[in-house]
Amino acid sequence: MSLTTTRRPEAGAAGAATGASADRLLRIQEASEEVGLTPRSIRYYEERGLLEPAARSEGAYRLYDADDIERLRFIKGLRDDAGFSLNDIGQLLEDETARARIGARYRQTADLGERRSLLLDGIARIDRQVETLRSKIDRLQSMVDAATARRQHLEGHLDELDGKAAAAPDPDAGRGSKLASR
Amino acid sequence: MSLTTTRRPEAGAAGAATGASADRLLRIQEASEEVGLTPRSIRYYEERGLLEPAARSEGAYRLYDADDIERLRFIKGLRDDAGFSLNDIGQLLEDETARARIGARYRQTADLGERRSLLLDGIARIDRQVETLRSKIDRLQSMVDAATARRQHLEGHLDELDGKAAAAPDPDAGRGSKLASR
DNA sequence: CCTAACCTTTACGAGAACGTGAAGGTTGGC
DNA sequence: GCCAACCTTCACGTTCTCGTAAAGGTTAGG
Repeated sequence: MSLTTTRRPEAGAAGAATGASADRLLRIQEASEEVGLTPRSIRYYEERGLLEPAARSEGAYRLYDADDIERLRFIKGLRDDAGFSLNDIGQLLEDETARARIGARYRQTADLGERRSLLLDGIARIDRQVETLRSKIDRLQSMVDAATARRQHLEGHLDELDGKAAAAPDPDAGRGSKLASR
Repeated sequence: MSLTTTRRPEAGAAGAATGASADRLLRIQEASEEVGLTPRSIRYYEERGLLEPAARSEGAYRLYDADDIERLRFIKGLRDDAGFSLNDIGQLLEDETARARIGARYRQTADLGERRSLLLDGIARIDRQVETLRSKIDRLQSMVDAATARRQHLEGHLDELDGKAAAAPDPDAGRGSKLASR
């Protein structure tokens, strides 16, 4: 959906940037529609150093490639789903950026020793990201646990009541108590 | 911790300015230190309609009771740990408020039928809260999963390398791979 | 009764995260 | 070559979430 302007991107495009025949480069408006952000937000993220477009057109238009789009989705996810501040996101992205650089470097070297340390570095960065995310999850989980405890408390009273009030066939029975914990 | 404030049925004490010897009422500064918020934030939350002090002194000082403290902790948790906006929190608190009202009503009625429906209502509200929290957890978890997948990918390459490079005693061995999933 | 510590309301300030023009250049179909 | 649509860089406006005085009341201890 949202195939708005089926703008046929340049074919031969003698642009300075890569041959770029693989993934189309998107202008800011298209990119914004792709990921669900406003152009202004994307520019703002750039201002904040969260990302830079893969290229610029001759007229200085920002051009985004697939990696950029992924990165924007990552940012949006962190912002919307996790509620991280752009500063937090910046931290997580530093690792993400480094990871990308490492990936590129990795594919360029044949030195096994270097490859090995690059891998270790990459893993360490991912671990840091995971740790950040997990600490947030843990805190959320503890809130769920607290709520669940209150729920159990209430259920206790309920059982008590049902016990006293004889065994009436509960019309509301089967109330999904999809508790889970971790 | 976090005993659900086993609220005492409030003996007699019908007057406005009670003798207040049961649970001490805290002034804003004391309350703020208790929960780790600034007085300003607490007043702001009041402005936003997130809570109201249980009472006011003759000189109009805000006086907070145990329930208020619990509510403030709840707000702080939502804000800091979950990253919810005060608007989101307001939504969650509507359920929390109703829960408190229900609790009070519960202790006042002897009608088993009413008690029962009050309990069911309370449980339903808690379930909504849990659902909200859990959906956030799930989204965060999926991000962790994605990161973990990348990590495994890198570890695969690493094993590959270590396989090729013979078995050199890894000085960095024992790199905790505390993965967990859910 | 006096005073220090605390409180009240009111109001202006600030940073984060954008929204919204203004003024002008670029792209691309016709 | 022309025009609409899109883009650029300022630059100021806005909302949210408080911080920080300012100008006074209130409380509790001595």
